[in-house]
Amino acid sequence: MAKPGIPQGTRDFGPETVRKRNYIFHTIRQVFELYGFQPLETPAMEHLETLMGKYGEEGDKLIFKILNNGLSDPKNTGKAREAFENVVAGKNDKNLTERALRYDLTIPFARYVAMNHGQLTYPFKRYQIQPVWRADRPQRGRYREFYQCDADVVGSHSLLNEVELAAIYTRVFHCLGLPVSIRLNNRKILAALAEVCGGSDKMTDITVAIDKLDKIGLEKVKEELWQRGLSESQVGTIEKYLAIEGTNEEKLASVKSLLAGNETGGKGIEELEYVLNYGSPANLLVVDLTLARGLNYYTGIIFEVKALNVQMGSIGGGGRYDDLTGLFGVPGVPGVGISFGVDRIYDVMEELRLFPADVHTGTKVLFFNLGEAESRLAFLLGQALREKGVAAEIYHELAKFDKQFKYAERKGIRYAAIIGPGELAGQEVKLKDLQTGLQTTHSLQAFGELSFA
RNA sequence: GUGAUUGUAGCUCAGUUGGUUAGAGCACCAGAUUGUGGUUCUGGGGGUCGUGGGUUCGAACCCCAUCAGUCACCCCA
Repeated sequence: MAKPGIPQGTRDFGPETVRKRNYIFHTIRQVFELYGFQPLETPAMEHLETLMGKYGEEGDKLIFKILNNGLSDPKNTGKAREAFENVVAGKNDKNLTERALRYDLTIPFARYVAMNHGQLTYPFKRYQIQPVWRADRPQRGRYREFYQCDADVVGSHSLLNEVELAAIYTRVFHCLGLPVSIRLNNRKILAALAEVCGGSDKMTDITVAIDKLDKIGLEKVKEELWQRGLSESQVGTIEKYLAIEGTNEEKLASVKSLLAGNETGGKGIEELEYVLNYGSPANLLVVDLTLARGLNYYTGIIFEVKALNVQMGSIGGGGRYDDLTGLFGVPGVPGVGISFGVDRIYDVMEELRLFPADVHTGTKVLFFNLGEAESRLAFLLGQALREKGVAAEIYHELAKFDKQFKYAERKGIRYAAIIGPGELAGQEVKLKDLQTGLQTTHSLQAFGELSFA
């Protein structure tokens, strides 16, 4: 028999891990609901053509494709062989693969909006908490199956949405006790920089390069820009742009003068100023002019969240996209959204030991099993506790005391209820608090009145 | 997709001029203790040394291939 295993980049989650993950999910879901977002779920798989071409060249390569069924059917084999040639040549072919696992939640959402745009009430605010899959090579903080928690608003140009989404980030990370910086920038400013540097077609090259500033340093960024065919004066302008620092206000003032007269850039700066000055907790919002973000559908303000005091990629990101549903034949529906990377948030919280101790609590009371008649009484008392919503267990078989104690201890059960022959005869229950070591004796009635809060 | 690194008991790891029967800690099981856990003591079970070849009288150790994990790049949550 083959050794049991699971695919690269996937994980099993044990009981304790699931409890901690649920704690994060509940926190996020609660805040989404507080801001009026409604839940949505979409299928794990989509038509391949729904996903292709939406994430850039690199993104497309990371989409998990699903092999069609029925390829061995004689009437399909000819087409399948032809299709295979296409696939090894780097193309897609419907005769071999026409479905794929979802790569993110935003594109499936756009597809959903395009399919249902007649019935939706706008602005439509939805949240979605589901796994996504990417065929990346796994490493720290990177998995092939991971959860995203997205909140998006479509059908509204208002910057109030950006303000609220920033507030959601702030609130969620405050609730989790996780210190973060929420960085924001505007694609319009990056577009303006590209224009000023003589080529809006170079925007992707420029943003990809400057996004790496804090990782590889100024010299390497300049080198990369050179290699991508920018002139010396163009690189010079970008160098000035990258040199901008100070408070949010100072940064925006400097950009304003650098991009003076550029209409797109002015608009982008105005939008950032609007959001920053809306009375949101500006101490967490940091303007980061080097922030670019890879997904190429963003057109306005973009967000990225980094955890402080820990080495980890971004734990959240998002931004405004002006015409996502246009890709699916429904033009003119603007949107803006954010995403939480639960798996990375989990890793960071684990590393910083931020999970509260009480996320583990499952069973509250363990009834010892000390005989047939004794366990029957224990079962009755246990049922009464369950009626009250107190999680209770009866040890599954007659066993030695220390075995039953050890079971309770390992499962983190706080109370042991002991009913042996003596207690049965006296119609009482001994209750031991395993945390304090204190043991008390109760009549059956008194036991029934305990709250175990 | 590119590059590096690791693979020995359930877990964490020792194990060199290649040499008997491959070790430790933790965990597990049993007993000391037939109704009071966490400590301690004693004993016990458990390993095709990732897999497949090769070199050698002899391989956990050297060589080749392969698989798997980890990390970095790319990209990203």
